[in-house]
Amino acid sequence: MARQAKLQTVRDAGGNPYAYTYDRTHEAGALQAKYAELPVGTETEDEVSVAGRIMAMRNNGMFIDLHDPSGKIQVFCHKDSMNEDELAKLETLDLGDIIGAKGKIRRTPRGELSVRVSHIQLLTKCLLPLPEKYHGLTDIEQRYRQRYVDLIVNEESRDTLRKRSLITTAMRDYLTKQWGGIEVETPMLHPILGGATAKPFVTHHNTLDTDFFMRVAPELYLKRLIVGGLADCVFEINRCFRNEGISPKHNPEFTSAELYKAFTDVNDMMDLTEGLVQYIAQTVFGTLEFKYGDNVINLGGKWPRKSMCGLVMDATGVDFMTIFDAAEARAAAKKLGVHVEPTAKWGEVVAAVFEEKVEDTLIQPTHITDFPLDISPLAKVHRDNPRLTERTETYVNGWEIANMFTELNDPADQQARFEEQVKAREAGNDEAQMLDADYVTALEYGLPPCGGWGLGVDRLTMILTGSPNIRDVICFPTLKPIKV
RNA sequence: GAUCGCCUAGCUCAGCCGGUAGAGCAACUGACUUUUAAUCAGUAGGUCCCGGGUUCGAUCCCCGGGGCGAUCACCA
Repeated sequence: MARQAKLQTVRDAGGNPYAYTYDRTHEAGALQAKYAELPVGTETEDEVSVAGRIMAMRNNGMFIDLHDPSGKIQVFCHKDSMNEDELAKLETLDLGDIIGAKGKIRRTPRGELSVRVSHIQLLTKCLLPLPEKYHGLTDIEQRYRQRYVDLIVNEESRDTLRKRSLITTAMRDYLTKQWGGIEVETPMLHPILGGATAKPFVTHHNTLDTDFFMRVAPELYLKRLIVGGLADCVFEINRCFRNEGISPKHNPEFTSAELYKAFTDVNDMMDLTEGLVQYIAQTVFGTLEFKYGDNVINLGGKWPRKSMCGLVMDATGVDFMTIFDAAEARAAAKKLGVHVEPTAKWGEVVAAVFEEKVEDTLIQPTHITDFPLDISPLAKVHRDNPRLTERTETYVNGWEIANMFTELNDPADQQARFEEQVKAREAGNDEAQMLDADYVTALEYGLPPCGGWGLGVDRLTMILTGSPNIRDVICFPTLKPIKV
């Protein structure tokens, strides 16, 4: 009998193949824990009811593996415990059906905790066959396109996405309790592109007849909240959108955490990065050591803080701090085999050399401090050097996972930096930011000394869960629709 | 966007030199009420990603298209 026919059989017998509810007493995981000590071969008089999806059936339906999100329990359908009507229901069940089962707890002679069923009920018919039980669903495309099927059959997928949820929960706890932050939500639709150097998505509001950019970063709005004194510390964990290439490390929509706290600076933000990541690692995973590919990453202790130019010098022997002329810097880069645009500024050259020669080597957590002014339009000038800013990026596993700075709060300086961005934009750089005059106005009202911080939630999750592709840590990653 | 690779039954995969498609699991029929990827016997199941071309004949060779993956570019 096919699934549709069985569904009809259930209806004909007066049942509902799509039940309204079910009175479940226990989740599978709770039973496994409660009866962990129940000896092999023991029968009990403890009545329970469970509900979940049929993932395997053996011996003509006598043994059913019932899975729910908490775990698995065997359902034992023996004729001595079931009347004829109940036994007949077994005929209508298929792999994948969601059922409820009621009966007494026992542990079989083979050691499997089971419910000796007296009453069984189809709760939701599954009309499509499940992927093969042994190999599961391995086709990577189908796993992402039909995540629901992937989740039904692949424990690792469920585990990774659950871990992600635990990670963001721990993150909220830490930012709220340890840093006194309040979580806020700022616009996704931005009239002006700002907060990061990136290509945007453009969308349109009909009744306003206005184009908006999907935000590339929430930064400028969050700092406006600090200006307003909504709180001394605000944070947001939410989506950003960048219209750029897709890769194992890039999804067009990704989740960033950003935090701003008055009366702190970049040094405090480095403490935040370490404290947060270590807190998450400990509370969610109970360890500070993580395997990723061939690397073992140790998140413990104080992470080294090294200046970008210093690391570039270590790697190449070239001290860019002694080079003041952009042309000279470009020549030095060329000598090192690093390609830079003929118009590249000193800071852009340094960053290019850093990315080429240093980035991949930063497997263990490292704070890269003292970013060049040229590539940091929203960061405050370094208190000791006008060519640098108080900006740090944190690298783990060769990836940038966090970016932080002492926020630029001098409106005149910010105005000038925006104008530089506008010039770059007019010169054809479609990633350059726009002049946000209202943001400058906000700074004119006064942004207190302020540290700001952002972290890539997806990448952190990849590292902590050992996921090789960013899509593994996103429930529904961006895919190209299939054209017919 | 570029290069390389992949796409065969619901799922996991074979398929030789171009001769007209196979297995395991799932399904269906039957046996079996203490199984653990249950077992045993049998049955059925295909737009070989799509569209052209070459050929007597194309899953296979060629061209175009689609989707996915890896690497690169861009970037977080």
